[in-house]
Amino acid sequence: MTLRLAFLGTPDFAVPTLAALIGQGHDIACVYSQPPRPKGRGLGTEPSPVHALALAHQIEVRTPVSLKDPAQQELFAALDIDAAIVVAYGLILPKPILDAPKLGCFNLHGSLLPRWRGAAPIQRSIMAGDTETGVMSMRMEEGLDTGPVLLAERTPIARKTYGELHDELAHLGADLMVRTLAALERGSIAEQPQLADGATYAKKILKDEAHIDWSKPAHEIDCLIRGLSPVPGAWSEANGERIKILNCALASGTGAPSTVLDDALTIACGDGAIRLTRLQRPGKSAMDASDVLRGFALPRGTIFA
RNA sequence: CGCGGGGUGGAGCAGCCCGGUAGCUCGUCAGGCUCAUAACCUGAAGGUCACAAGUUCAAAUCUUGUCCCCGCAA
Repeated sequence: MTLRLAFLGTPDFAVPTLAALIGQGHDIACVYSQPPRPKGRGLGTEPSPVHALALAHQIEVRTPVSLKDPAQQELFAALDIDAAIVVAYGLILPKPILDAPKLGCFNLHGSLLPRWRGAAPIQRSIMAGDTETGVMSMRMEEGLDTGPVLLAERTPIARKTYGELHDELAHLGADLMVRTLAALERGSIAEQPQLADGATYAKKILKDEAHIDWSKPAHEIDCLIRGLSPVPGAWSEANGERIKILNCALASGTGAPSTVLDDALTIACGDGAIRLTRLQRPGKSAMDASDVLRGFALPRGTIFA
């Protein structure tokens, strides 16, 4: 038994789910993705990761700038689909779109709702120091990530970075969505309204949030670094260079905040200290601290800014 | 044609401006020392200096082109 579906998604996070749905033999009538945008150094535009995967499977791809246009909504309704699967698509779905599929529209979200509704749930959960997160499938409503939850899968955050957690959740989510659709087909699934309490919103990451403030406690800086690694990357300046800090470890030691305390890149914070373990200089690729130190002096006493 | 940095033994770098014996910190291998060790000592292997063309008596170094990696900006 297969369903006739539309898949709406854009970045890498959505790719495993689309791949899994294709692998399940569902009939993907059409893929919606954000239009290709100028990207990278030179100039050129590139199709989104989801767009590229769809092309590779000869699935029709549509990249409207908005779905508010009635003409677009008619095109969508004309697909005559059972359900629409939405994973990190990036556009608001107006009510006519939500109402078009027979079973409805279903979203995969990378947090334990109602915590971290919105744009950057994975980064925010790490930056906030949460101990656990997960993925949830939910029925979409007009509100932002407010719909009733179908299935959930949890995972500890521990010391994972954004990149690691992103990949893990993308795969957990793909599996979760496969199971969600299977249950929907059988009609054997309960929808749980989200709890009224505990809702928070995951705002987009702002540029200056990535600049490390060494007067903050080591724990907070640690969460910031991991939550922003590998992109956009928390950063600080030393020796006149802007250095991205991609991973670290909590360390002991005291001193003036932002000062290097030893020969292994332990840096004093407002409270406690962290040791930088992976970093990237401008124009260089990311490397472990020991490799950086072999060719770039950051001795005891160096001040980060 | 948005701006910029880079490609040098396995890793990270210096050398390039001012062409002339391939250098540094590590790693690897062998031996030594030590109660012992990621320590220390001695020795060794390992490089068409991204690729191509040009200039030159001579190119890692100067000129031009190509490929690849990355930072910023969007």
